[in-house]
Amino acid sequence: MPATDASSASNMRSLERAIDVLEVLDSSTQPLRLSEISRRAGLHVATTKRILTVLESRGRVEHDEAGFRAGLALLFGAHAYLESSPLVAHARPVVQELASVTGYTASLFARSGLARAVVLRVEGTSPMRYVLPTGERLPLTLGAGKVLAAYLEPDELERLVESEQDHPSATGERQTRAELDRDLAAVREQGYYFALQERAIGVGSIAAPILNAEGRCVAGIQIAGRVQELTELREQEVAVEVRRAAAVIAQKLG
Amino acid sequence: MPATDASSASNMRSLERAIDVLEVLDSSTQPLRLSEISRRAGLHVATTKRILTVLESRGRVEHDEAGFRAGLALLFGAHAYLESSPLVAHARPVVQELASVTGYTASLFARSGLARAVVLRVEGTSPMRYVLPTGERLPLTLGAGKVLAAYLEPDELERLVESEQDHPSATGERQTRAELDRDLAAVREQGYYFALQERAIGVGSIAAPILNAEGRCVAGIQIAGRVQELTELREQEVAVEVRRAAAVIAQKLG
DNA sequence: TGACGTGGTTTCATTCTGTGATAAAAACTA
DNA sequence: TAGTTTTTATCACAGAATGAAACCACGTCA
Repeated sequence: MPATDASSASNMRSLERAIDVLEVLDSSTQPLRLSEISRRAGLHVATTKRILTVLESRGRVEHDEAGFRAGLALLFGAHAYLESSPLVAHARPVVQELASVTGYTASLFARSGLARAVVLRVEGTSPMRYVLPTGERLPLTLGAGKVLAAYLEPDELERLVESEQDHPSATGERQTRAELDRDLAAVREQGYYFALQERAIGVGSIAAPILNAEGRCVAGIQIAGRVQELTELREQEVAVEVRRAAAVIAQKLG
Repeated sequence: MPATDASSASNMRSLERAIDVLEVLDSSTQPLRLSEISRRAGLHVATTKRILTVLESRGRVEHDEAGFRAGLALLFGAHAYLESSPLVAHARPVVQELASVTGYTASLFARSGLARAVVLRVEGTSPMRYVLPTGERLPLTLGAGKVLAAYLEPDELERLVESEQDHPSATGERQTRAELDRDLAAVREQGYYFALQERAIGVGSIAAPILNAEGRCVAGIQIAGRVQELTELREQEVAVEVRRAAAVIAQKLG
């Protein structure tokens, strides 16, 4: 993860920078040293330290010999989001239904910046022990992420491909820009995307975008299963269900 | 929730204030209007708005006609915490074990400021549909929270009782300071606490503190079940298991 | 042993950010 | 319509946030 763009001419520099620091910690599962954080965030060490000290005193960062990590207090925010988001409230029964109808693990996900996060997940009948847990930062350029990428503004898409130039798929293949564009176009035409082993090995998924009244993509819904259980044979059949679920949520959102 | 203490003479005022705003949103499941947030956080409206604008542009706050809510990007932090915390890593198998041995729902929780959050939870054999979900902000003065309160510094305890003066228990009873002190002393003497319907109606719990090498309380572990399934008869028996689990985690933490 | 590199902490003068009073513009009420 | 509340916009000033520099604590290597 390269340094976040320090260009932002915000009117609250220190807060922007604190969020830069948080984003660095958010996307690391290992403790990071002060110097490493300042490097990744593109900030002066002194600045980084001041920010970390405040965040730590508020429980949003933890700290030991090994370095700095995300803090316990961050759980509160996630809980509040899941409890208060209308998207989540409307989608929950639909995701549930999709899982039980198809038997696959069903998930709702949404975009945040140039990444996405799984927001809701319901296990299917054959539980997958490959975990795709709530809150993980996932790319937009692989697998189900593409249904979100397909509705980015052109300039956002450009920023995305620049920043993600080196995200090989799970099988090690590297997709060209042309391939990506083709997939995104397919999403817009067919209203769904069928991915095999793009983001995780042995796993396939069928995903559909959720569009609001203005045609903006506000989230995506997907089912996922082991590749051997998710053959092309059922593609059509399952895709219909996924798209139907997406439509129901979209309609509920008004 | 009263206005957070604005006294803090930090060296990063704007960041402190941004966190004040986040805490207001963290502890509300409903959307809040700008003016309401500024009131609760004890900040000027203009200041509050500037902060919210930045947070929203970074996905940490969402916004519609109904007001401001926690944002999707907050999920990333929670995920990072759960993945990177050594406490969580060490405790996970122990919590699992405790749930399967006792048959009750087992949880790990930790303190953040003057509240606590559930960090980990494993359902028992008779799944409880009263949810005590990860990340909810729970009081220290009721139920299992007391095992954390029992090890607060004296001045912290004072601040706690001041701020929580009006937290009646689930059954509507209001505990006196003397009762609280008695319970906290009991925790320190017996090494566990048996709570019946303090925080939630129909529910009881047995909790134990997890103390590190220096005798500081770093977390708590508990089992919870319906009152009719958690009689005094089994208290001793189950308490032994809970304490054992706490000891194992403490030892792993070194 | 001493020179060097790396990572962390502290200090302090300068500057530009963050602040909040004020006011205007919306959004509601009645 | 006028009255009330909430939100947005403006701007001059204070002081908060900044980053250079110096300092400390480690290692490692010659």
